[in-house]
Amino acid sequence: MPPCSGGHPHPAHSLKKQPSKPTIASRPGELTIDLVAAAAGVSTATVSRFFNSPERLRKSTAARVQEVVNRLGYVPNLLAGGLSSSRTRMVAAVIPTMSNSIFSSTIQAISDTLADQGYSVVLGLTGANDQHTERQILSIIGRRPDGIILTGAVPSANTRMKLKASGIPTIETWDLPQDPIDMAVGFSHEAVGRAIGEHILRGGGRRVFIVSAGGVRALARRYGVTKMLVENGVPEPAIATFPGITTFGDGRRAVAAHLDAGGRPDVIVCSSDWGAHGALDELRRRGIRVPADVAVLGFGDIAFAGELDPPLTTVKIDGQVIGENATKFLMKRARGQNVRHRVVDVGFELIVRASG
Amino acid sequence: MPPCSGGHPHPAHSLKKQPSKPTIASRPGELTIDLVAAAAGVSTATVSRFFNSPERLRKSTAARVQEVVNRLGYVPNLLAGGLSSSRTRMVAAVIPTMSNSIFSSTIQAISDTLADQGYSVVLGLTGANDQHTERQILSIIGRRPDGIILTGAVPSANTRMKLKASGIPTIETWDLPQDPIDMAVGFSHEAVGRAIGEHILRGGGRRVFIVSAGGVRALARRYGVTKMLVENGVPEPAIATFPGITTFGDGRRAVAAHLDAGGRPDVIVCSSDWGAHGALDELRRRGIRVPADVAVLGFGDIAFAGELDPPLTTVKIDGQVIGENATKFLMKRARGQNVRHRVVDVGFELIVRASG
DNA sequence: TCGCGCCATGCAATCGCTTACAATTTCTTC
DNA sequence: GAAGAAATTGTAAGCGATTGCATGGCGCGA
Repeated sequence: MPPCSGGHPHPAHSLKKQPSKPTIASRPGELTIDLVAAAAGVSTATVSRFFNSPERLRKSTAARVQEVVNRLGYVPNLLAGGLSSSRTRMVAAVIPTMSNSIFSSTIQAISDTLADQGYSVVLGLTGANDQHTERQILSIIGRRPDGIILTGAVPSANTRMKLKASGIPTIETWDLPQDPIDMAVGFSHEAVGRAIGEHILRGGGRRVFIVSAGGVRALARRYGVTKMLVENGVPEPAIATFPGITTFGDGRRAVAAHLDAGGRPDVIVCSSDWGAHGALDELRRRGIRVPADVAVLGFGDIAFAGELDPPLTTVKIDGQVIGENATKFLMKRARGQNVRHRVVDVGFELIVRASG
Repeated sequence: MPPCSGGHPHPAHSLKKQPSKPTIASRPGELTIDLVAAAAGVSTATVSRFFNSPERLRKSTAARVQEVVNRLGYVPNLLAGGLSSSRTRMVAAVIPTMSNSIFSSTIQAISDTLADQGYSVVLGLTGANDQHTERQILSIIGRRPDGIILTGAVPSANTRMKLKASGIPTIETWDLPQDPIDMAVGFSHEAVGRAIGEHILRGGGRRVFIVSAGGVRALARRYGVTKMLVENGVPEPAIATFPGITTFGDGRRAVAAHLDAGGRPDVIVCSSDWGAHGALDELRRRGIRVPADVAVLGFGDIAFAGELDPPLTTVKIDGQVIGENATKFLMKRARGQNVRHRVVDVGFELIVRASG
């Protein structure tokens, strides 16, 4: 007899044996599918089907399982399920930070859209740091989510490679990368800049002051503005740059410093509504009228942009639509369908209000 | 010879065999620990140890594994790891919503503290809806996180039961529940209200107007204020209530409506700094001086509370400290240590600025 | 009554790790 | 140089689900 090939020596008894020797840690008494199956007098397969394709069960069977599940309070272990089906029903959302993030509406939309279908969102907060980003993304890949949604974070070339290699559907959002990792939903930041530039030209502004964040997207917008202006004979704008997102305080201080230094702008462009809000505040303190003396433009259309005094002219991005599109892509992929347009431009909207 | 005990029949060939019969779906060609082990000429246990307790490996061995891991780009499957070790290295954070959430600093702190240790955060956005909350929490329990952090969401009695039954360490934050599910890190909202009340008494305010959110915590604060005032002979405050969090617009409109209806408050208390910000704005438009004519008080100490005009008097909660404490609890529990004080009061701070 | 096809279930082999225990090595110490 | 302790590494049994395939029961036309 070939030693030990094929049949196993002791056909496993279906009865519970005394705890077999190498018992690995586990929450003792964890309620498993076997217990439920036994209690309901069905096989584990049936219980599994009860949760994943109830329509395949006879009504009476389903009812029996249902009863036991309720009575015992059984909650299937999605880890085990994910491992064996290689569908984890998780999507990862990677963003730089939680605090007053312009991306929160996108994440919210993603979570809302997916919750019905039993999906959860894992968060990856990268900060500005490249190493953090890499580590977070590695950890995320390790969890084998069904999709990864990148917003705001800019992965290094190396990290992009790893993402590609992972084979996990990946969606970049809030931008239109020239060489997408996989799919993308966003808009052109440079186009936003150009639109702002045109608006300034229409208003006849000539002494432009830009309060800009340091990220690549803010820079792209700034570039768009500047190009449009210079190409049309307006002098090169003055610029103040801040690392990270532009806050209320940043806007206020930048304007104060610029004015104190003798600047006499007729248009102030901020890379966030927060900054614009701060700018408005500083101008009011100094008795400078908006928009009579100087126009103020923002970006983002935060909740109360229209309620400021004066209401803020800004650029609105529909973060929710971005999130919805992203999950739509993901769900299609999950169903094995191919996605034709892998890059979607959701555009933007210049909202002209009283501030400029 | 005892059948098959000890020595293995065919020392596993490192070569791929033809796909064995019942092959279940899996990303084809998924790189597994076996492949890495084979390539490095060690056992799977050694590769596993390389990731989980590298100090137990001989340096030369670790280097060999490291090399292979790098060359192949292997990323361990944390699902499988979590399943077998029953430590998922995930914590769930349950909050009502992403948008301008006062809790974001707490979540950020949780994520930051845990990231070094390879933990990830799963998000549960419950909204205000009870059913959503229940579903989200069930889905979270199914993922067997190492801990659940509840902030803001108020689970139903039924859901609390399920959480308790799950045996997963659970921490309620931003409040001090009278009957905690498990552990709690927060502060007393009523005490905050009383402190605000005292501050008003010190300032001699008598015609108080409260702009309040509808949540239980906001109500507790309102109760504290009212109690303190009434007990000291100040007339019962006028109240405007809004569902959800109080926004800039809410604050502005509430004040406008109150003034239009003939209210002549000398103190306005808002249940968020956003609301207070809106109130300030409306007052300025009407030429009402702050604090000369009316004092304005907020809650939360948002980033630019101190930069408003006038700077806002408010109550500061250190959301970061809450998050850090919560994770400290969790890590202790994970290490099997017992936690002595299961409820921690992190207190609050009344920050008196020019607005009142 | 028998044959056939369809449904509803059950069986049991994975999924990719971790870890108790056993088996080797590699020091230490005398 | 040998014995015993300590440090490394290997073996293989799970973890708790999913799902391809096999099976048994039932209805229906001939």
